[in-house]
Amino acid sequence: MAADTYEAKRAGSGMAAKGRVTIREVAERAGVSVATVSRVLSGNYPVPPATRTRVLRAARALDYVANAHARALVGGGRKMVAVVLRQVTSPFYAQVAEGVEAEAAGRGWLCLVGTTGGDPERELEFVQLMREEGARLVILVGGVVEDDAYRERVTHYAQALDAAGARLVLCGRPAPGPDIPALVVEFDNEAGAHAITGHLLSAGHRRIVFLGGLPGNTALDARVAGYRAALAQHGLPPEAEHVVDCGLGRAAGHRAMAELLRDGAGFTAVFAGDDMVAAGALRAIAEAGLRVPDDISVVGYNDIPLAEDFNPPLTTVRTPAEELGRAAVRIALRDPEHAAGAHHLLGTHIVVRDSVAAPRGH
Amino acid sequence: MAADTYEAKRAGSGMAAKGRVTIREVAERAGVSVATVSRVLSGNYPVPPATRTRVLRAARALDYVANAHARALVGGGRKMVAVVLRQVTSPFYAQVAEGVEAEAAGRGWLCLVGTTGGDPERELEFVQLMREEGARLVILVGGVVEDDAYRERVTHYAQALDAAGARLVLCGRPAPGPDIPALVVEFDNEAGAHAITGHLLSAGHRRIVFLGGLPGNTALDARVAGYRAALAQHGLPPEAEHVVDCGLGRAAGHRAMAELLRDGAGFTAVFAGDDMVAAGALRAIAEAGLRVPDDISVVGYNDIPLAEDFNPPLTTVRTPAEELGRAAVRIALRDPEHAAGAHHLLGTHIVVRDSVAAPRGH
DNA sequence: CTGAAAGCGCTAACAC
DNA sequence: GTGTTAGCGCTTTCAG
Repeated sequence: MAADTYEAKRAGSGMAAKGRVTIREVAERAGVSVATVSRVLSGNYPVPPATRTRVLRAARALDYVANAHARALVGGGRKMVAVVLRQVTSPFYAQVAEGVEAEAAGRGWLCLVGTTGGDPERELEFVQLMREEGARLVILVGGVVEDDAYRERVTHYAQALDAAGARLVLCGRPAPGPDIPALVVEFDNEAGAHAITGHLLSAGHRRIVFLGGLPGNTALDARVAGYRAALAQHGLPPEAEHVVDCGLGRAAGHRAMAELLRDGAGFTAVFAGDDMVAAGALRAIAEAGLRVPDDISVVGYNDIPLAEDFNPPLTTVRTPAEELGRAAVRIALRDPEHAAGAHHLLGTHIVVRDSVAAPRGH
Repeated sequence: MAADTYEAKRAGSGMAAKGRVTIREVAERAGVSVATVSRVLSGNYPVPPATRTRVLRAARALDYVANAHARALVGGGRKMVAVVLRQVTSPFYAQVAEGVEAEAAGRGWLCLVGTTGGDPERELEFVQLMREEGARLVILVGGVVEDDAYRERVTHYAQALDAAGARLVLCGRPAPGPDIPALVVEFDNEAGAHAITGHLLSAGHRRIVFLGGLPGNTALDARVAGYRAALAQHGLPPEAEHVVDCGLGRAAGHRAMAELLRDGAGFTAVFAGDDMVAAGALRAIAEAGLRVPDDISVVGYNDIPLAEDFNPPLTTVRTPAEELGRAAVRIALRDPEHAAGAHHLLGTHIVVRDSVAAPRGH
């Protein structure tokens, strides 16, 4: 027994290394060399059943698990994908994460979820961390304000990851420039917004406010663009446009809607930037003693799982979030060489429920 | 240059190892030894400003990031905590994960989220994985059916993790036995259920059905026990109890409620096992043309973020999920030695909204 | 068929 | 101050 070695290690690194079983101990117990143990456990080399059994028995008896770090060091590291989101408690992001996780797990990859709270600094730290850990695939999710800082930062991620043989996927955010080794997968926000605005227009609404703009944010800007395009296409004058830049989140939606109601702006419908904003708006409308859709129609965006349980059930745009996550890893892994620089657009569709009616006196 | 080495490596392991910068290259560029580079980067050893700067400059120029695996191997691995949940798309679990993540990130720990879909097999695989990766803290979240298989499995986790100097935290699930090196942190489900049942009782309800039992599941059993205790305490006969074992989830709640309504059981209130079940029940009640709380009162459990947006806003039991996650890591890390075997109970409280009224003709 | 030995990239004694 | 060196636990030639 190399007891002294273990004692020394134990003393040296605190309790962290206390008795983790190594391949050497398994080898000793099985009466073979470490090379043989490695071979049977890796299973990629023919080993006679007899020795094989002895080794397996020893490993089981000692409850041995290989040290992933040592393995990674020598080359055969575990394949790992990292998803970076603003927060997991947002239903939309959670679904994306679930999609990534499911697709990754299905391929035997490990999935790491990191959250940034929307802070670019934390995003950078996390990506750096993933480089250290040797993630083979990094997926950045969610719209961003696209400025020079963003472009520079992401260009750096892309090149660094690429140099290390890893891939970068941008979900719902733009490539920082041409010829950047990053894959982008996103929804056609403009088309979705155009469609749902059209739905409101068809119901007879002419005074529609867009609640939840976030100037500079690519996802919201696209939604606003779709809203504007639909209005214009219906022949409405530019004055008909009314976008409230209150940003996202239930609280923001609630506050902005309450203000709007207080000011008595003359509108008959609201297009919320996403379903959480819609939740806040719905609440504010109820608190003002008004009713949806009788007094005001409301539509959202994303079709989060509980949108059906709002009061009333929300008409919204379905963005298959889980599929977005799955697609991100599937595409990135399918054809790595070709994937770099590619741009995939996922379709969306309207889900009609009970939050839209014809405007009063129509 | 050791170009041949890199060529060989590149050829050997595909593109994965393509050109990752090592500490040696930084050392060469800075004209110092690897030890010096290590020293300045670790920052735990005095190094003259002049060399320090040279090294830092070289590292930056090469965009060097240390290999976390090599670091972990030699002892100073990154501290990592793993949370294992059924799914991230459940608002409750997502909040717990967020709490763990926040508390971990705040201490400079890396947080890994794994999902099992409720499959013990996948849970085991994931824990094994975490052992391989050297996680120092593993947090298992969510109620389980507590059978021999469970006890054996978790006892194994606890002992294996403990032997490797890691800790196991059980959130909302019981310790598999006495003297097991695991910390348990959970809500007082029985008290919460007792309280909310009492709320219904106080409103005048006498025929209350518990929707969402899951026999054997520790969390639900405790809730059922609280419900029964409250009923008994109010002097109601055992026949007043009515628990429907439909399990959790919106779909289950919807289906079970629809059936109940169809069978015309005489009840005036329903206590849903959790808020998702309540969502389904609310929907079924609405589809049956009945109204909450006028015709039937409904209460839930957990107070998920959108419970306020249900129709009507749901009266429920608030279980501070994020705090549960934070507490799990805080307690586990605060006093590691003492934490093993400890049992922490977190309090809950009722949140009154609009889904409860006095029963008809009361 | 199996063992010995050479590292993977890094840190931490231990020299000088 | 800084370089040299010995491993960490594992996989993988290369011999036998």
